[in-house]
Amino acid sequence: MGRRKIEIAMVTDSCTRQVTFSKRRTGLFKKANELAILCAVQIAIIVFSPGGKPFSFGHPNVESLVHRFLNQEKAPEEGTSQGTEPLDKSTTEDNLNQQLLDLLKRLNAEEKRGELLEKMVKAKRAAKGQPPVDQLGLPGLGELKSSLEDLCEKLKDRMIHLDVCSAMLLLAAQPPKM
Amino acid sequence: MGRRKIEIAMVTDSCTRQVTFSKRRTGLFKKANELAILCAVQIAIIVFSPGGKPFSFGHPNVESLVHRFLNQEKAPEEGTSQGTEPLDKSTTEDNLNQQLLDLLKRLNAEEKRGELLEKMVKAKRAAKGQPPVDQLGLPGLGELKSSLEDLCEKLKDRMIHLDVCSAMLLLAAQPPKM
DNA sequence: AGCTATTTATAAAT
DNA sequence: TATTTATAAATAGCT
Repeated sequence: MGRRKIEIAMVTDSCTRQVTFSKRRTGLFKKANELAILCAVQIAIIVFSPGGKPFSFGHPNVESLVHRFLNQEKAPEEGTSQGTEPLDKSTTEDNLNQQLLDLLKRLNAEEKRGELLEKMVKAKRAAKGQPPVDQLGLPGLGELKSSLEDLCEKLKDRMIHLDVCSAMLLLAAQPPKM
Repeated sequence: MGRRKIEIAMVTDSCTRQVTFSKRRTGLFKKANELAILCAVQIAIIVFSPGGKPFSFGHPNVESLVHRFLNQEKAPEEGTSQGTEPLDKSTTEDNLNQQLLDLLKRLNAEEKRGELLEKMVKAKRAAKGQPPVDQLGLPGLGELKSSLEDLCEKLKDRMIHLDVCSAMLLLAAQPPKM
């Protein structure tokens, strides 16, 4: 959202990191406030900077939400006397599962986009068939080849990453049933 | 950020409000995750929907931050406070949070992959523009062709791999509630 | 759920 | 540190 796109990895320069922290923290709190008003919900955010300095936002306030959060963990909740079995922890689990599903949805969309692009690459290559290649100059070929090798390298890394992730997810999700 | 600018006031239509809540909550959590990584900070968010349904996000997890927050309230003294060790409390929550973070990482990686592929397409197009013909020796052509075929093989394998992974992930995730 | 037209957030630059 | 500007992201209204 700035002059350039940045990687989501710790900003190395401490000065820049401080600026980023300040700006994004403000932005996050603003978003939280909007969410609270737009959807009539209560929300609390707690942030600890690396130096241990605390920042917080609460609508209506942090304390009540924190206590409510800790409370509902120990005892069932809701005035809609309905839930009997769902225990404290399962509620949290549901939250997280909901989040997981949302992310999975997005992930799949992203993967679809990637696959589409991959098909494009393949299609281009296929279309080339026999003659196109020799239309390339040495410089162009070298550049292309380099790109391809780089791509394969990244793909390999991604595959390993995916293997690890899926394994972890399966291990964590299996226990419940099945 | 949408087709139209909206006033920051409670969305009256409950259906629209529900959709807005879901979208913005996801966006907020994503922003929080980015902040945590970019600036190496710890952050926790707690949200209670009007129906009393709790949603939360924590990096590394909500519990430890909440306790740390309550702790430092009693002792406003800070400055070099840095400690805070892992709480053995909710293992399940930690697992799910871990999954959440992993998925966020994957999402990010996917986005990067998409960009990489887009670059590839551009590179190919650019390379095509250079006509310097028959400056290429047969050995060079053969090598390139070989590279291209190898790449396509890898891409094909990877696509199959992605299908399998996403399928497993979907099966592993429990049906949504909310 | 998935898709854009627009509005916002923000990385760099000032 | 605050303001400005060029871009990247988030998301409101639709389908």
